[in-house]
This record gives sequence, C-alpha cells and structure tokens, in this order.
Amino acid sequence: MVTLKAARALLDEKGLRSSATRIHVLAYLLSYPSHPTADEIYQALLPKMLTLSKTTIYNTLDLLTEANITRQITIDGKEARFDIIIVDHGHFQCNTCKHIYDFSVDLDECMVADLTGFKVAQRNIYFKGICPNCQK
Amino acid sequence: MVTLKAARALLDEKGLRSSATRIHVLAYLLSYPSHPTADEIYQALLPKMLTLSKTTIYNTLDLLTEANITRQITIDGKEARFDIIIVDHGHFQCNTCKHIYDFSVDLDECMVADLTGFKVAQRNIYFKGICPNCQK
DNA sequence: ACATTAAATTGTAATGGTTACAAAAATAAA
DNA sequence: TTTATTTTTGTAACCATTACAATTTAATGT
Ligand SMILES: [Mn+2]
Ligand SMILES: [Mn+2]
Ligand SMILES: [Zn+2]
Ligand SMILES: [Zn+2]
Repeated sequence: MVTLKAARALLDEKGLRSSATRIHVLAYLLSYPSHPTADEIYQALLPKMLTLSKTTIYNTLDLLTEANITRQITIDGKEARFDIIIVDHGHFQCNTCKHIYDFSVDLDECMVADLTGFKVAQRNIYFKGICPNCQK
Repeated sequence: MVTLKAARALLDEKGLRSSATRIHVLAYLLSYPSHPTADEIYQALLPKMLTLSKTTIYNTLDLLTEANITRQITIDGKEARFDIIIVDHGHFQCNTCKHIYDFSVDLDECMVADLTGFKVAQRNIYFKGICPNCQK
C-alpha cells in the first residue's frame, strides 16, 4: 500500500506522530478522496482495527485539519465531510444521488471590494443541483 | 409596524395563508436581516406569543424557504441560519465575534467549464476569517 | 349558526452527529 | 524498569433538528 507510506510521510512532514490510527485515516482519505464523513471512515477502518473508537476518528480528523493536511467542508449542515484536497476549489452536491463533485474556480476573479479590511482565512463555495448522471 | 404589513403582503403574494406565526417570523426576518437562527427567532417572538412552539418555527422557516421567500444558509455546520435576502451573495463569518457579513460577488465571472451538464439550482459562497472590528 | 373538513400549531419523544471527560493503553523519556 | 506524556477508548452528555400524534384554529358548506 503506497498510501500508507505517503500518509506516514505527510505526518512526519508536519511534525505529527504517526500512530496507526492517524496513518490509516490519512491513507483512507488519500485513497478515497471522495469527501467522506467521519462515520464512513470509521466503518471502513473498523474491520482492520477492531478496537477503533469513533472519538479517535474525530480527534484525528480535527488534528489533520488543524495541521492543514485535510479540510473540513460543510455542505448539508447535517454531517461534516473531509477533503484531502486543501487548495481552494468548489463543490457541487447532487440533490438526487448526493454525490459531491469537485470543480475548479477562480475566486480572485469574482471578488469585489466589499471585503477590504477583512482578513480572509478560508474560502468555501458550493453549489447544489442535479448532476449529469441523474438528469437522464 | 410596517414590516407586519410587508410580511402579510409577501405571504399573500406567494399564496400562503398569513397566520400570526408566519407573519411574525417573516416580519422578524425583515426587521433583523442578520441571518438569525431558528432559536433566535423563537426567543424573540416568545414574549409576544406565549404558546409558541419551536416546532412551528421550524415548520414556518421550511415553508418560507420552500416558497423562496427566505434562504437557509449553512456556515458552521452547527445550526442553520436564515436569510431574507435571496439573491446570490457571499457571507463572511468572523471567527472571533461570529458575526456574519454580507458581501456581493459575481459568481458568473469566476465560473469555469467544469460544470457543463450540471443543473445548478443553488449557489453558496462563504468566507471565514477576522472582521475589521476584531482585528484591533 | 352549526356541522364538517382542512390547515396550522403544539408538546413530547426520538434521532443523530458531535463533544466532554475520565479511564485505559501505548509510546517516549529518564 | 520506572516515570511522564501522548494517544486511544468507552460512555454519557449535548444540542439542533425531526417525527408524530393530539389539539387548536380557520375555512367551507349547509
Ligand atoms: Mn473537494
Ligand atoms: Mn446574507
Ligand atoms: Zn446525481
Ligand atoms: Zn469580528
């Protein structure tokens, strides 16, 4: 598994201890960059780590987000999702199949003067509608 | 209260029955377009309507959103907020004072080709950071 | 006015994602 | 090995939201 090594390297790079849980959570996000929820990650790792606790999943995801390795995204307000891609990009969630698509967007292009004086730390953009698959 | 009449007119216009609860919820949103939560509206109206139920607040806000009178916005993933301004605009939430600022944005300007074939029904954009007030 | 039907509101209980917290386990330092 | 620190675990609490049945209110028809 190449992602395990990559996960370990990412953690080392950020000065975080590479515990088994952290490696596997991060490796999962690298392997499945599909904006999983905490529970999806938990369910996926449970067969491999029988004593895994969901609290640890939350702790780990908080740690990764704090270290700027992952990004927490809020789309439906129901459950948080986590993105291994941290560069600014847009999300499109299909109202039918609920799948979340990435799309690139140039946020500098559409900015207006209203935010002079504001210190912007994070930019989020998400659309909703029907994806091509679900339209026909 | 001019907003009571305005609220009634808005409901009539959309073919919704203008019950007391609906009028007051809508009038509150018109008077305080500060993206209140359901509970904030509930607490504000309670002194006027002693038997008010929070379920009714949720029902009413759902109704208004469904009728395209208000718009539900999700920023922190913790609690939903409601906006009386339904034209596309951006939101900036200050990490310190938690206040939510509106800002205008030209979303058509920054669009890319990635979403051809997608039927976009709703567009959301929100930033986070520190507002001018809280910077010094 | 009265009966009948439909719509709106209420109260309570359940849901579900997330967090708090203290105990247990694992790891690092001495 | 001891000691200290970090990580993980399990459970309970939290809290916004929803489900649902009962009650109240309003509209309709006679
Ligand atoms: Mn993404
Ligand atoms: Mn707004
Ligand atoms: Zn779809
Ligand atoms: Zn502020």
